[in-house]
Amino acid sequence: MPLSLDNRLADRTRWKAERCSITLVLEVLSTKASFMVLRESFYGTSKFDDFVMRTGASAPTVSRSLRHLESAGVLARTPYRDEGSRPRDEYRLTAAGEDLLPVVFSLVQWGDAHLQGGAPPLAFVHRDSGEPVRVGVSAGEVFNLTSRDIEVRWSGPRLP
Amino acid sequence: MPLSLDNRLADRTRWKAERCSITLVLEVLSTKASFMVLRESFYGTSKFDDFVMRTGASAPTVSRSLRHLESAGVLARTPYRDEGSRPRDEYRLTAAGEDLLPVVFSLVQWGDAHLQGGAPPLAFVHRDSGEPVRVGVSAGEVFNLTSRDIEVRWSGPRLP
DNA sequence: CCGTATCCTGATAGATACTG
DNA sequence: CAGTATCTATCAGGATACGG
Repeated sequence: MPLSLDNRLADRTRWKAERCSITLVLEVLSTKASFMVLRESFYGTSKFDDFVMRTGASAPTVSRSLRHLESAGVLARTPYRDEGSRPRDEYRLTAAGEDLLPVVFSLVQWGDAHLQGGAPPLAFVHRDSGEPVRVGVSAGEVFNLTSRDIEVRWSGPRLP
Repeated sequence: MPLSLDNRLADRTRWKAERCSITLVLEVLSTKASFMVLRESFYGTSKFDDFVMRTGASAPTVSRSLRHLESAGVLARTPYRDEGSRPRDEYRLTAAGEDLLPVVFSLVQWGDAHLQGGAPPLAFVHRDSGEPVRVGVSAGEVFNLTSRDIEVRWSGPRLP
């Protein structure tokens, strides 16, 4: 069932190609690698090699994605230093990046529902109540959870 | 702020590359054209040439995307016939496709908030109450809307 | 270990031309 | 008008090699 869209809009050809937010967002996020890196950022990954290992992408691809997301203001690169090691960079979500949680979560949710055979490997629950957490559409002020309120649990049969 | 992820998971390298839903979903949706076509489906577009005009993509690209989304179970192709014309095909969201509303909407919402200069061109409101509609994350049984409950309004200064 | 430059291959989009 | 096949250009991704 489609959204109820003003007929005048539907008739105006190509307006969306230039103005629609999706077009703009896809300039930032359309590559698979960028989505993977973003997903890992939400899972807490912040170091270069961890991104490489956990996304399964090559190092150059990760490097490009990190720079691209950084220049888009989704990730921020900050120097850090472990005891006794030389300084490194770490990559953390910015506030704007945090706001992408519904995007990542809704992708996961849809895949869990329609692509995974059987139980999804990860479960997202509210940290305080333990209730399952969902992403969805609603009117009014009902959405107050951020990624820090959410805990991810392994719900599969075993770790691979 | 990252999600709270079980350490055992974070240590298991590459498990997500094969199992994570995002990887699977991106096989279906990762191309820009697929996102565009999907977006138009939610806006009510169902005819081939309308997809071409409104996405701004070329006909072969639209053709490929339609077939790809169809084979993924997101769109269904059904024959129809206008009065006095030969039969055609139309492309409609399946139930699984409908479930992608949070994905599309959250992308639009993020772009509106972070990429559009000033007011976003489209406003999504609850059809009954007129309240603005948002996509977000919450726990428990929150009132969830489907695309048929939502009305899209042009809120820009003028139609292009 | 951290990260990038280079080069090469494969995926993706557009132009063109064609069929019903 | 409603699509699709073919061909080509472009872009994302991996292999390799290299510097910090």
